[in-house]
Amino acid sequence: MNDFAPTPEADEGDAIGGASREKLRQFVARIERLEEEKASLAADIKEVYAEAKSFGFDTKVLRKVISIRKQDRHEREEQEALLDLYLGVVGE
Amino acid sequence: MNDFAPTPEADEGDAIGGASREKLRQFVARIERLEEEKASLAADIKEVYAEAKSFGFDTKVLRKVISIRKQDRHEREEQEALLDLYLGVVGE
Amino acid sequence: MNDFAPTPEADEGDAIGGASREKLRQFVARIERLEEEKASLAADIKEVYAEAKSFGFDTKVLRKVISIRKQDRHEREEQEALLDLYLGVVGE
Amino acid sequence: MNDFAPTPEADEGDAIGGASREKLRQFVARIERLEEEKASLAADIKEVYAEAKSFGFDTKVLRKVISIRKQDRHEREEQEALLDLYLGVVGE
DNA sequence: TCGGAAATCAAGACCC
DNA sequence: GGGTCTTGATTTCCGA
Repeated sequence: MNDFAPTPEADEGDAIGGASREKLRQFVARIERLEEEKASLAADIKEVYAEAKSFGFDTKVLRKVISIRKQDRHEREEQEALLDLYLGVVGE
Repeated sequence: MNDFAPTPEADEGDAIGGASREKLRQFVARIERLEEEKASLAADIKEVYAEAKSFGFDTKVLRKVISIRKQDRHEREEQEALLDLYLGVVGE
Repeated sequence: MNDFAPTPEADEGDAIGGASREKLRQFVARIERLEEEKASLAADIKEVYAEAKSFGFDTKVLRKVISIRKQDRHEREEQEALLDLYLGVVGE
Repeated sequence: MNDFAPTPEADEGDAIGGASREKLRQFVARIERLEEEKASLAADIKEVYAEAKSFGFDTKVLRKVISIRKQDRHEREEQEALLDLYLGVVGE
């Protein structure tokens, strides 16, 4: 079954059951709440860059720094994952 | 001068002054902190979609719903901006 | 191999085969032709705004009106897309 | 007077005269028509890039090529304008 | 897992 | 110079 309504129940005039409807409402609310916070953080980040710029820092370079550090972190995590893998193979 | 260091000060062996260096560190830390929170929220959102999916909801539809509601909000803001424009043009 | 040339062929002194070269030329020509027309239309639009202004209309308001109507159209399309999604999910 | 309505006429219940209203409608229609064509061309261009990609060309490089040629054209026009200026100064 | 499609985001151009 | 529009790049996400 490929319904949008998840629960199989008798139609009461709605294409989607009351329970599902409520559940859907909750999902939408949760997502929108999180999106809002995310947007707020994005705005904060922008502000920090602006402040840094007002201190004379080159935001382009600054962004590059952030990005490289992120990559480094990512690499380090991969290294660790690899190490874990090795250790696992050797036997704990 | 094309330095990354913002403040014009005598070189003391460093290409960037101690104060600026400290300030830079702080900016990087603040940005990374905020980015981290943002990434965390993005992960949360993804989770919610996954949960909704496990409840039988079609995530594609759900995403579309979220997107349309967002546009509605945006449109409402634009309408108000237009009204302000009208008032500004007619008034005074 | 990291060539710009798409087809793997023996080098005959050129880094890119004659056929590909010709094809590339055609793509560039087509794009530039379309870009030209687009620029021309942009100029036309600018003219219309100028004319409207000369008739006493506030171009800022006018632009906002155009923008809102565009959003309306877009939103309507999204609604239809959502409907199609619904139908696709429920139906079949 | 800073009205949006361009023509000073007695209010007939509308904030903007019938003639102006009609004129506005026409401006909106013209602009939207042109915008539509422009959007259509933009879509065409996108298609061409997609087609080029399907032929194995790197669209990023292709875009760069287009952009550089555009700059070249622009420079050449400036050179010519400069030449005209010179010639004008020397006297025809 | 890969590739393409889409959203996000900042940079640049351009006009007022 | 301020604001808007456009473009370009990056990232993200889903489906195959």
